[in-house]
Amino acid sequence: MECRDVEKIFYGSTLQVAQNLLGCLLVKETKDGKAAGKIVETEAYLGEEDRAAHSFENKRTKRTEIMFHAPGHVYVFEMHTHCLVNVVSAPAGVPQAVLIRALEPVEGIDLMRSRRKRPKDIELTNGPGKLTKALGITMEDYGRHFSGETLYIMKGKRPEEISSGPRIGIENTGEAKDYPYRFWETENRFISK
DNA sequence: CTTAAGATCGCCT
DNA sequence: GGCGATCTTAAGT
Repeated sequence: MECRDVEKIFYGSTLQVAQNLLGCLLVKETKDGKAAGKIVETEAYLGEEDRAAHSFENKRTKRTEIMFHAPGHVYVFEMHTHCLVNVVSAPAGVPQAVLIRALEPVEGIDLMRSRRKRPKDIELTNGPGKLTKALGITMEDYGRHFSGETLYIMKGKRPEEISSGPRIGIENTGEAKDYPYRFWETENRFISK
């Protein structure tokens, strides 16, 4: 059994954590079974100085509260009937997080198919709202830690090559829309765009 | 293949 | 009351 050394993933700057997470395994267990995927795409959201972040200017609300907690906590929020999942990535008091945007299915693929009801496997987890549905991640997971019993991250092999570029879907955030805070495993088929 | 629009609801002002 | 860190479907090329 290899040493997991999971905590190391969550430490370092948020931009480092976003890259540390690539290649790691995201696992969710429910009564229906276990589903897991390799993280292949992430986005960093820096709090205070990042207009695209919910926690811009350290805004502390019911929704962003968990981002002020220790690294490795689970930040889930809903938009348009979809859940999006983030990893809290900065020391307590500094509200930053990393959005998980895409996975490569690894385990429980039949379970993902039944949840997603899509013809092509490529569409199971290649987007932030899609992967939460495929794994069964919901608002129930808000505030948990990624070292829990039913939702956790396992250390994996870092990709040989990592690409970066502007984030997706944040057109109305001024300068922030151009920040190269999106990271993905180069040439992986399961990235969202 | 690409583009466009509608769904639909919790959070925040 | 307005607005999304999105997804799906339908129609156009």
